[in-house]
Amino acid sequence: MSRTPTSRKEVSRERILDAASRAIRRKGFHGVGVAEVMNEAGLTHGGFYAHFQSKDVLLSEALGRAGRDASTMLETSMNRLMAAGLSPFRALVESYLYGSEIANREKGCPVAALCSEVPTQPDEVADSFRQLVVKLHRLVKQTLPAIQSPEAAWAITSTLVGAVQLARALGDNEVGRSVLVEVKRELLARYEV
Amino acid sequence: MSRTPTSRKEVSRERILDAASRAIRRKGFHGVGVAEVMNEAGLTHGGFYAHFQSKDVLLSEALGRAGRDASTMLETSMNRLMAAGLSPFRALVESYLYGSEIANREKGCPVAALCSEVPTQPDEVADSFRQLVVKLHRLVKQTLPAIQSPEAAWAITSTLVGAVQLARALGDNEVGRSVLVEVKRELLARYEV
DNA sequence: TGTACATCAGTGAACGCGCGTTCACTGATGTAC
DNA sequence: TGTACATCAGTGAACGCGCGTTCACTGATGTAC
Repeated sequence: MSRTPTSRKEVSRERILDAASRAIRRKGFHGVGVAEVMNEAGLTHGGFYAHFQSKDVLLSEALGRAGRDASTMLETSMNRLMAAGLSPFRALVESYLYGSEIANREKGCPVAALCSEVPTQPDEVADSFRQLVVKLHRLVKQTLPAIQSPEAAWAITSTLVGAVQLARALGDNEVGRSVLVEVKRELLARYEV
Repeated sequence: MSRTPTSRKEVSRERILDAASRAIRRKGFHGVGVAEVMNEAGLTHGGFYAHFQSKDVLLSEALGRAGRDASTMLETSMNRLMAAGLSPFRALVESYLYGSEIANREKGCPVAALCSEVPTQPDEVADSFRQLVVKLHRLVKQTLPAIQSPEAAWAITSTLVGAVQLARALGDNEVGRSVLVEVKRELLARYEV
C-alpha cells in the first residue's frame, strides 16, 4: 500500500534542493536561476513547477537545506578536532575560520554567504534565515568556555560571520587569508581559557 | 574660457551618483535598476548613457560615493561623541553600532550593507569594495586604545560589520536591537581601557 | 541688443535578451484482470 | 505471465515581463556677428 518513501519524484526533488542549496551560496539569492538549478540537478527547467510552487519557495527551502548541510560539516570538523584534544570553543573557531572557507562558498556557512542579501528578500526567505542565525548563535553560546559570560556570544558570532565575509571580499590570497588568521588568533587569545 | 566647474550636466551626474549610492545600500547591487536610479535623480532612463558607460561602472562609482558619504557621517558622529568626552574607540563603537543603523541601510556603512554580495560582482565593483574594507580597518586600528595590540583590528572590524548585518537580518525589533546592545557592551568591556 | 545658428542635455519609444512561469505532449512506470 | 490501459515524471517550446541599452528627436542653452 504505502509507496516506498523515496519515489522517483522525491529523488529528483532532493537533487534539485541540493543543487539550489549550493547555488544560492555560490551566487546569492539574486544570482540563482531556475533553469540553472534544474540543469545542475540533471533535469530540464520545465519540470520545476511540479516540485516547487515558485522560485521563492525553492530559495526558502534551499536555505534550510544549506543550513543543515553546513551544520553537519561544521560539527564533523569540530568533533574531529575535539577528538584530537582541542576544547569545543577552539574547535569551533578553527573550523569556522578554516583557511579554505574563502574559496568554499558553495559548501560553507549560508549565514556568511548570504547575510547582507537577506533584508531585501521575501518574508519566507528571511524567516528561514533567522532560524539559521539563531542556531549559529546557540552553537557559539554552548561552546563558550564556562568562565566566559554567555553574553559574549553575539559578539563572537558577529566576529565569525564578519571575518569570513571580509576575507572573501578581500580575495583568496595572502590578504584575505591573513584576516582569518588574525581573527582566529584574537578570538582564542580573548576567550580561550 | 574654462567653463564653470559645475555645469548643468555635472549637477545631474552628481544627483545620479547620490541616488545610486543610496539605492545600492537599500536594495543591493542586483536589486538596483538603471530606470529606478534615474527616476530618483529626477531624470528619465534614456539619458543614463550620456553619464555612465554601463550599469557596472555606475555601481562601482556609486560604491565609492557611498563609502565617502558613510565615512563622513561616521566621523561626524564620532567627533560629537569625542567632544562629549568619550574615547575615540568608544566613540567609534557607539557610532557604528548605533541602534537606528538597523533601519538605516540606505545611509549606513556600505561594507555592512553589501559585503556578502561582493564575491559575485565584476572586478571593478569588487576593487572599489576592497578599498572601503581597508579604509574601515585602518580607522579601527587608529582608534584602538594604545594598550591594545593592533592585531586585534581585524577581529574588531569583523565584529562591527557582522553585528550590523546579523541585527538587520533579525529585524528592526527587540531581537535585532539586543544584538547591537550586547555586541557594543562586549567590545567595550574587552577593548576599552 | 538682437537675430540665426550650433551645441548640448534630456526625452521617450523601441530593441533584444534573460528569466520565471505555463502547457501540450512524450515516454516510462505502475495497475487491472 | 501477458496484455491494455491509466498514471506520472519529465520535456521543450512558448509566453510575458522587466531591464539594460540604443537612438532619433526636442527644447533649452550658448555662440557668432
